[in-house]
Amino acid sequence: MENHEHVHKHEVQETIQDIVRAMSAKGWRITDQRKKLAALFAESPGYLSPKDVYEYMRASYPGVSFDTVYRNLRLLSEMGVLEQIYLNEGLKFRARCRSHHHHHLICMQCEKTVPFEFCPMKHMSNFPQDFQVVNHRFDILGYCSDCSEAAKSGGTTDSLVPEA
Amino acid sequence: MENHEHVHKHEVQETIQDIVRAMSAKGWRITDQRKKLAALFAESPGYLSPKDVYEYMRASYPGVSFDTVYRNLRLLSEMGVLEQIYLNEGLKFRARCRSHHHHHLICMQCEKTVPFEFCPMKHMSNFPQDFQVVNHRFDILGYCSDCSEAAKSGGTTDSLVPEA
DNA sequence: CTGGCTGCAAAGGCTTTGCAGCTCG
DNA sequence: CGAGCTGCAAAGCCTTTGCAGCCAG
Repeated sequence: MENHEHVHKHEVQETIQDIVRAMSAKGWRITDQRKKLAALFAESPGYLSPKDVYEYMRASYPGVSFDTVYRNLRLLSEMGVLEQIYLNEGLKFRARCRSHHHHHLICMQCEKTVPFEFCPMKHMSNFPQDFQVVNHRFDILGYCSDCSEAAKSGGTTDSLVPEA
Repeated sequence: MENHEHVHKHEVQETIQDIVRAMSAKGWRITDQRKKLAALFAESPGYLSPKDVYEYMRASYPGVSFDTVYRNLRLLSEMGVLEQIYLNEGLKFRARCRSHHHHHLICMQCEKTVPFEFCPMKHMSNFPQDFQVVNHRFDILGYCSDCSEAAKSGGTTDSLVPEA
């Protein structure tokens, strides 16, 4: 456990450094605020809304403004450091996984993610010849163990996974 | 070809009727505008933005307002007649496929869709036991034959499909 | 008839932009 | 120091809401 935490902290530090390096490489300034932002995304296990980010930043920088948060989210997204997804009626952000290609289970309640290795693209062939594939998205939505109890009372309007 | 078109028109009529019936079953009034809306989604091969819908409706009903378009899109979505997806920086709508479960190739340019049968959920097992799966999304993005020429000049900022 | 639908107008969120001053490098 | 970052304020979408009149059923 102790060792696991140590490893985790090490990875977080790595990720922070990666993000900071990426910004630096683009010639952007490394302000304290941006370091804090890098730390937030390195630590966060799931998706964050602009509001989440704003709240978090405000804890350290009471005068922070929403527009700066948006500006930096945008910049980091355009850099490819963050990835966006539309979830629970809003745009959310998380650090793009840089290790290798994979997909996620996403908790619809707390928006935490769990990676898994299966990629459907490896199992598909026979695309229409005239369709030029560029990208794909595959997410599995549901409730994590922490949230599945609470979820039994109220669900969403989205359709369930059909069996056939 | 002639026969194919005939079949297509027949299907469109079916879909319109389905949508109208669904509205009627919920006790909603079948106004001319809503019939037109049903026809639009029955005919449309891809995703439509609220603006697209507004433009189309305005052709027949010059006085139509954006709020009515939104109201009806919302109602039809809540009914499950339409499905929403976040695409090209905006929320889009299309008639939910009622036939059977499948996924789509989506053209990032014109937002047309092509269905295919492969569903990754049938090939997956070994979910973390404590994650309660509710839903999934799997879309393949790219360019259809009509758009792939134009796309060679300018792409998007999204990542390509990694090979590993 | 009458409850629901519509257009109008206005408000509400979320996000972006212009600007002046401050700060990193 | 100078370009870039920040906060402030304001504007710009996109979407929703309140209201009075109209229309389908």
